[in-house]
Amino acid sequence: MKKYTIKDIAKLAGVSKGTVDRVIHKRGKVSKKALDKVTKLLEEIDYQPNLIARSLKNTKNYHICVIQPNPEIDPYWQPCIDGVNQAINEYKSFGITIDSYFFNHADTYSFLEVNKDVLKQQPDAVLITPVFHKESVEVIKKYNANNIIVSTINDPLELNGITNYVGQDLLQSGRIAASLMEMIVPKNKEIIIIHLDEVFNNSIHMQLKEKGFKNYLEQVSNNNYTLKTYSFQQADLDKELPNLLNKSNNISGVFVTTSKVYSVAKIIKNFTDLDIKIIGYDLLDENIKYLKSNAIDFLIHQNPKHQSYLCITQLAEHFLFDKKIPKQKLLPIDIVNSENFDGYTNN
Amino acid sequence: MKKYTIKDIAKLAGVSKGTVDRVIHKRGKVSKKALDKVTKLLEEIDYQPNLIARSLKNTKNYHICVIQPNPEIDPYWQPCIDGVNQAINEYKSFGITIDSYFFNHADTYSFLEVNKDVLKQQPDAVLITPVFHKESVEVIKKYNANNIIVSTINDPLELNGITNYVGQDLLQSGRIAASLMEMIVPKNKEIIIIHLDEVFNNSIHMQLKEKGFKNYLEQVSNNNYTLKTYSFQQADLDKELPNLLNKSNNISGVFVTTSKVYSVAKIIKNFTDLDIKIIGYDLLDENIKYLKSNAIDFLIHQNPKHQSYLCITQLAEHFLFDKKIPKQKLLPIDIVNSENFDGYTNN
DNA sequence: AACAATTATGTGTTCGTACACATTTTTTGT
DNA sequence: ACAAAAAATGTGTACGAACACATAATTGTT
Repeated sequence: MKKYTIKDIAKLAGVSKGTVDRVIHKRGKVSKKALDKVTKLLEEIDYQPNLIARSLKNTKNYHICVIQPNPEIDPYWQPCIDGVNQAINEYKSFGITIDSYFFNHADTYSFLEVNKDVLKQQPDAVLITPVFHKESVEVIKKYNANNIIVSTINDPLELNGITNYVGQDLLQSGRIAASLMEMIVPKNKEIIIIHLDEVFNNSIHMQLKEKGFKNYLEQVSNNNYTLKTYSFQQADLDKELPNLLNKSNNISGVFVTTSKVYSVAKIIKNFTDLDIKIIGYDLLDENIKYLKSNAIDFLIHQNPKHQSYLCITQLAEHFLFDKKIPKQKLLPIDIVNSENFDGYTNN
Repeated sequence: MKKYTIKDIAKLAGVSKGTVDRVIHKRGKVSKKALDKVTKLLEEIDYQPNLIARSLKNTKNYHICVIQPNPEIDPYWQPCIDGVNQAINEYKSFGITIDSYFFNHADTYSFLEVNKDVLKQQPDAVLITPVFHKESVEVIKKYNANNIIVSTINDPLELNGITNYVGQDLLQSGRIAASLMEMIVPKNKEIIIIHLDEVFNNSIHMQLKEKGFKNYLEQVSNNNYTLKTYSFQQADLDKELPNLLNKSNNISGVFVTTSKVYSVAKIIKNFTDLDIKIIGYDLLDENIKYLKSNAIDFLIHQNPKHQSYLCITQLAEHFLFDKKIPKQKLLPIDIVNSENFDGYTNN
């Protein structure tokens, strides 16, 4: 399969490469005759421009800023950095520079401050994790006004000003947790949902997970379980959870909607006479530890590393090769147990 | 962050770009003085060659041949084509052409014939699915003798002449099946392993899966189950399996080591008085159907699409940007149930 | 010291595309 | 019919790296 170049087409059409160029880029100033001839030829041979040559010509330097919670405060976000770093390595030779900015995921003010800094930089794109719903809407408007591309990961946010979202279907994620719970918890038992350590109202992901979880149990499992929901700050968990367990001896399943599930497992494993199944989120080292010892039964993997990596990839290929960015990319929701976690942590 | 070019470095070092070029490529014929100066400079500014420019210069056309079982005979292999097609689309503008060749996965002769054809083509690389152990070893030697890169997917094969393997850890895959089985099948029941439709001795993947399955139940589950193994051709299944079920009324779990699990589910669902859990492989439409209706409990996803796509990606980036190809890439082993299959089929 | 042989260094072209600029052809107005 | 304006077409150069080739500097030989 021969590769045709602009020069080849020019010769075949009996015109100059300048004319072919004008046709390809619709710059006008071409006679109808020449336009028809070249257009037809382009179609016939299915001309594919050499993207490498094109990219070389456009030797701009693109700048992407990543804004995410500080992984030193919440280790869930560490893989995000790993994904970003992988992308940096991959694209540094292509004229794409990426800077990371961190905020405190429990402090909306720090989020706003960091975004202010980034805005000053006037990058070509920002990749943000909109964990705070209200504040995110606010800053995204500013980026839009400055013609800065806004990519989001991890937390879905319905907003026109967002170019793309890479993450999961969080409602479905809750359903999956419920389907697993149903398999391992006997009927007529009590299952509790625990939201840990985040402000429920401003955090859409916990709401969606809870909704999905209940949704499944209602529709598929015909309400065979007693369901209760609790929101705790981690500091209070040590008192509150034992209280709950002592009060009701019917609790057989716990669904934790965040990566802090290890702190729940830690408490429950001391109640050795109870058989309580635990399902939670994310492959933190601490969680894996309890997964291995079967104190946690399933973890749902949100794949933050792949989220950030993929999102940057989409931006980079857009800048370099003019690929269009899909509005939404939903990653598979991985079910992880003590036997298959390895494949998800080792890359 | 400024991007330095060879020209920049030449100017900074007070030499010509030719000299810088010779230093970078160690072509010799450079005075010690110039060498030291340029080397130091290269280190200082951490020179990264512009891979796009480099790639443009080497405007070779690379040719990859993909050899896989005909998906019209076994639909498991269809996603493989999808992955290849995705890669074709992605790389056709970069001067990489990919051709697909099919053989009958039940006919070693057709495999050898196809490989003979491909060898004549003298491609730069072949991507093969070594489903036949013995014959694969044979053809790989020939490719090696012709300096053709050999990539493998799906079936592991210990051999020096192989450049890389993209696939799964099949022993672990069996263990995962066992761990799930243990969760949903009560103790002291009988579990049977069924190998379907392939010649066991020449097919390493079924052996590994069985070994892993048994391995887990022995080590972790202390042989709480009665285990039996059967090898059937699909044609005989309709007689043999009902026989088995009628004889023993203790069978509560079936592990099918291939994608043909739907044909087992089809038979078992007629035995409405039995509660038999089924675990098998791969997201064939037919399998998904039974998964949705909970006739199949879990499927293990081998992700053939991603296998082929990723493998070609590795080859392409090697040819285009001189990236080194990792000897082995083990994909995560996805656990799929009726709630999360969607994320794996929709991309 | 003169010249060849060797070694070091510099120059120019190519890859395919994009775009600025130069040149030619056609159209318009008088 | 002819100049001027407008439209169409052609030409040349840059992007950054790679490499062939030309030229310059050094070394060795008599």
